Amino acid sequence: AFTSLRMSSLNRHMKTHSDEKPHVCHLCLKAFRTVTLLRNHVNTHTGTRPYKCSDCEMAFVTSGELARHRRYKHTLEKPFKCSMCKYSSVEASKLKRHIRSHTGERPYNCYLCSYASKDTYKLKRHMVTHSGEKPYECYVCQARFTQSGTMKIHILQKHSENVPRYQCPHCNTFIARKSDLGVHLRNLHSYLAVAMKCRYCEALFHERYALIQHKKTHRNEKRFKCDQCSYACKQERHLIVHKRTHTGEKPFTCVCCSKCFRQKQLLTVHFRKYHDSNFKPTVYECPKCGKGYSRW
DNA sequence: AAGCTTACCGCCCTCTGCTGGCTTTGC
DNA sequence: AGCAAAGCCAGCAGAGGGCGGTAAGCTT
Ligand SMILES: [Zn+2]
Ligand SMILES: [Zn+2]
Ligand SMILES: [Zn+2]
Ligand SMILES: [Zn+2]
Ligand SMILES: [Zn+2]
Repeated sequence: AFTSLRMSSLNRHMKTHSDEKPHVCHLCLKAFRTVTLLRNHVNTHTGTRPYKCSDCEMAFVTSGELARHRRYKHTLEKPFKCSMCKYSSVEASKLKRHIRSHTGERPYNCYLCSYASKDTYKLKRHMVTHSGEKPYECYVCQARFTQSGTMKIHILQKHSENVPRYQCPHCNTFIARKSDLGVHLRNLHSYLAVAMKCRYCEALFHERYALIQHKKTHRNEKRFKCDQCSYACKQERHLIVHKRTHTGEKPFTCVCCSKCFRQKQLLTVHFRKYHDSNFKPTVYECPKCGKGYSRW
């Protein structure tokens, strides 16, 4: 009995190695070993799904697909546990993929550049960067995008009302994208090991935001002082021009008459007045009173 | 042989978050 | 006016969930 059981088991096993596939699908000519396999296959053509989920509307061709579905959606049973972290999964292949995020292994190489990915999907997605195609189109403005998620955030930010915005917990400014808030936090609110000094006084800061706020308190002071006379001013450029009165420097020379000027603006005005016959200043006029401004 | 479970390959979707060029804004 | 800074924005990669389907193995 022992040997015959072994033999029948071996026999059965040997059969799996034979490439004999007598059962052929009449719809696509694919061949199968057993009628069960053929029946399952034909059901995929006809859409016959005998295995119905008792907890939702889904139905499947095989019991295995149903069992997997129930684990994903209803029982939440995840038999495959990662030994290095809390992760667990319904399918073995998912755990295998997850392990690569620990090991850093990248088995899938791009044949056009040095990129390599940890799973096939990322490589496939990467390849569109080489083809330049943009498969996703915004249904409102027809702008095109390389990834669906990028289009989604575009539609959210550009074409919807009640756009969510993200408020910085440290300075209360609002930023449209969560990732840009991350940039803001790193740039303005991260701790600096080496303190930064205010350029107008001796105050020190370990955070760029605090430094910037502090600098604003200097704003209405005459921060810039001439070291050769008592002159002081609010703007650095005024000090630079002022210092030329000590050096006698006149760096701006008219290309037409060689007259020299201490300030660039004086030269510009001179040139327009004496050498540019068709000069017309652009003026923005107030529609109510007609008053003109040089800037919008 | 029929009807299961397990293993294995694949396809495709979403959520997430950083990067660097562009554009606006404050000074 | 002109410069620097910072938010805006699309590009693009990391990680994971869920399903489609077949082959192999086991149990009945
Ligand atoms: Zn077929
Ligand atoms: Zn269900
Ligand atoms: Zn893990
Ligand atoms: Zn590549
Ligand atoms: Zn902030």
